[in-house]
Amino acid sequence: MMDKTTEETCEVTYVDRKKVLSVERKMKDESTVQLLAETFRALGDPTRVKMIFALSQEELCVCDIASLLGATESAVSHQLRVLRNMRLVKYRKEGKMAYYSLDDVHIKNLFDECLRHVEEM
Amino acid sequence: MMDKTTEETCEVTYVDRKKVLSVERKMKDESTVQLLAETFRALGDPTRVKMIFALSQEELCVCDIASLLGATESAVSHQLRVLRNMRLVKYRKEGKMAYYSLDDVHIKNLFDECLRHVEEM
DNA sequence: TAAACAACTGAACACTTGTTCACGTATGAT
DNA sequence: ATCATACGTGAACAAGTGTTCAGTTGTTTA
Repeated sequence: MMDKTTEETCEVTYVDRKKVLSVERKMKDESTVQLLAETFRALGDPTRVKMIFALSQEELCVCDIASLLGATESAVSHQLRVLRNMRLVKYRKEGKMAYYSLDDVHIKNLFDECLRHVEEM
Repeated sequence: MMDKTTEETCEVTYVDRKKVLSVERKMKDESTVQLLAETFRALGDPTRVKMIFALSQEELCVCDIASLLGATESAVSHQLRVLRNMRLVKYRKEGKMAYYSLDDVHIKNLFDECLRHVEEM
């Protein structure tokens, strides 16, 4: 009966218009939502999860991470870029080595909170 | 020179064998890593981020979420299943309605922590 | 200088993911 | 019983993702 694909649909289908409008007002803007999603997605890969955990324990160079995970340095480098892009890790250069660590305390906090959630499953 | 794709490679490429072994001992097991990655990936989509935020404010039914996001109820239903599978949301049935909310306090905590990280960028 | 090494990168491939569409189920109203 | 509603699901397609391969940059050592 109604086209639900257009933007301004569903006034009829509101069950609780007041609640919806209240949430709509507080909703984060599109760019924040996008950044949140990208950040979570950056964490959403087993290899990168292991990297984050490893870096929450020790500062490590690329080849240490590679040997730890049994991955190629190329693969590790690609993955680190994803984490770097979302400011999840930072690094310092020392000669030809690059030492990586977690970017800030939020990262460890949110990782640990997720770990707690998962370990309750 | 060396095949770096096999499992037991890289002893030669260790820069700090002690650090690597120390991290290796503490490393979470494969299933935990997998669950962590899946959980983060479930959060790694703009539509689902909006859902999580909305549900952190109010308990909502499927059609309210759909009208809030301007999405079809089918799409919302699919996405809610992803969140349900990772126990990020729970729901209660009341007649033909399904009221969704966040599963536990960890979800809100980890979401807020990520929000803080993103808002510092 | 040349060679070895740590790290990074672009392109290409297989694989995964999100959305849509059509349909199914179950509840409530007439 | 019939119809509308709220929600859930399977299949299929376009779009996105991770890995590998080959090659580059920049640093250290011989």
